[in-house]
Amino acid sequence: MSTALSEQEILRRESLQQLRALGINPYPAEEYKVTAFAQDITDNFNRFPDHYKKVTLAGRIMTRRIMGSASFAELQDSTGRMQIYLKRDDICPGEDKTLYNTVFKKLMDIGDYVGVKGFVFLTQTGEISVHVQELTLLSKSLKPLPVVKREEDGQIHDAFTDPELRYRMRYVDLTVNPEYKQIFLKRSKVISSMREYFNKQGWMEVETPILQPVHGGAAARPFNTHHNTLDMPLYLRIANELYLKRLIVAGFDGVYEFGKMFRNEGMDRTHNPEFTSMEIYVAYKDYNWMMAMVEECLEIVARTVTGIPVVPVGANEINFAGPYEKLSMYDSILKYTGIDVSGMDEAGLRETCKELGIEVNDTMGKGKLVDEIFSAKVEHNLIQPTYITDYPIEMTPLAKKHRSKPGLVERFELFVNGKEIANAYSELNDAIDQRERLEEQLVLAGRGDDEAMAMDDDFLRALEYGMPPTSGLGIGIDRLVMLMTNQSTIQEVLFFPQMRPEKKAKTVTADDFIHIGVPADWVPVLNKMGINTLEDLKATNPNKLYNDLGGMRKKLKLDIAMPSKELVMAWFA
RNA sequence: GAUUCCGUAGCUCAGCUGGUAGAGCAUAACACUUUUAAUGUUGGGGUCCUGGGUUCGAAUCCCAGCGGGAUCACCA
Repeated sequence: MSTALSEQEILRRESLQQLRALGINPYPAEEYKVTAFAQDITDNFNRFPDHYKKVTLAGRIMTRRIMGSASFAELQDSTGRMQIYLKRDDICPGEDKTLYNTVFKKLMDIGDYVGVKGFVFLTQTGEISVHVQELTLLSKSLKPLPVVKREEDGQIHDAFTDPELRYRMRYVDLTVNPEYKQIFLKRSKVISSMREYFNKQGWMEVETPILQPVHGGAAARPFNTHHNTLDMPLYLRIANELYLKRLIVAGFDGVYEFGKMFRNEGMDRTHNPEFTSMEIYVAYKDYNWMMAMVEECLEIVARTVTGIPVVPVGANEINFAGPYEKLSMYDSILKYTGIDVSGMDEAGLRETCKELGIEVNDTMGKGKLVDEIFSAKVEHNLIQPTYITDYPIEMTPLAKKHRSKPGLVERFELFVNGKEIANAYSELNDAIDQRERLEEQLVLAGRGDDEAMAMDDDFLRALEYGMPPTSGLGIGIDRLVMLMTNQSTIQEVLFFPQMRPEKKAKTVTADDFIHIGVPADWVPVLNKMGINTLEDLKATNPNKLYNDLGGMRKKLKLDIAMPSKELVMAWFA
């Protein structure tokens, strides 16, 4: 980020001064009463032309076509774009034509927020437009927006597409690429429709700690932080499962939470360090009940977002109407590899992995090995919503042992389009069993599995007081939204995905340079040479700098006094 | 982490086998009363990502770094 302003930014700042000189406040404080929106006018003007004889809109100027004393411009509000027609003698009825000739034509720019009052009409070419009778500047924009041109046939020119810039400056992205707003509108609908469904069942939305003294409930590396007053380490939660179960112990029948989880792991197109999960726990239910609930819920979500239960995702059409296919973990491996792993011990599994060409290491336990086979051979085949059920006990320390199949737990994961989007158990409520299972995790941790779960004594104490039979479910909201909006990267469904820090955001004022003795005239020259901070200056060779200043003076044809060599050396003192 | 592609004007991008840096849009000036990627004429605007190397000469070739994309791997 350079301290030097571009020519266009300087011009806009000058326009700002001229507006003030004309007595126009570029940033007025008053409420501007909007009575109409672009989308509504576009949709309804032809049927109800009488409703639009007096409208007030507000938004950004996105294009301008000036033709002498008449102009067209496009105003973009939160709902869309509306062409506006400005005629000099209409917005300037008196002798003074400054508002049109100077303010609109010269001092306003693309990106400025304006308000217009007028009436809706049809132009000769048949476009619904607003004939402006009153024009008000609402906010001056100081940086030029990338100009994206769109033709009638949908062709887009000069699109603002660089993902880095789009994600870093989402405000610019959504201004010039408003079609991406749809993703976030749908995201909002996914969450609100789920919330509405849960509330209708009588379940309660709750909030649980994000700062946790023990990071339990999942297997992942946490972010560490520290509380000063208590002088203790805290972790950003990797899951909220154990807190929600405490609330079931407390006597609530159904609790759910939408919230951010934080995992200090890799980033790619399906992982962001912070992500949104929805977890729900319902007392007296089991995982079979939960499967039916998920089917009902996701069908409602899909209908809310797209109108029908079928959602296009890549080359596939995903049908969220239940019931979904159910396949046990072992059966799914049998189905897609022809190998029955159900009776194998750890050594047998390790051998099988080798035969299938799957890399393993010594830290992997039985559960992990099964998971590796599943991930490599089965997962990508599960396109339509499919429940994978009955996982090996070693993988799942918080789920109840299977009612009839030894060695397994009552767990399912829902796979859609080859990816896991939900995970659910009949929750383990046997406090003694739970303690043993967590102790086994400690053994795995001792073997070097840095994802093994930590012991949480308070949670165990809660279970000892008694938790009713309960089924719990977690859904990755970001990945669900990716499905519902047909996006292949998580960054597209997050307003502000995590990015590397922007390079060289440091700014410094000219005063800092002047303070160490640089003549004011020479500061812009230093900036031009890429020296924007005192650190930059100190990092250069003084002799080289002295020579370069002379070179720049010549190159830029500057008519300013060359600083003496002693003076330049003094800057480095 | 691996492979690969990319980094040039405010934006989108050209720039061949090395030889003074280009277009469209945006921007500035003028003209123009229903245009719509408005149009016409005329201007201004560049650390060619950074640092080395090869060369008489590098945006271009080589090396390293930084940043980004894609694919794969890892990651419940």
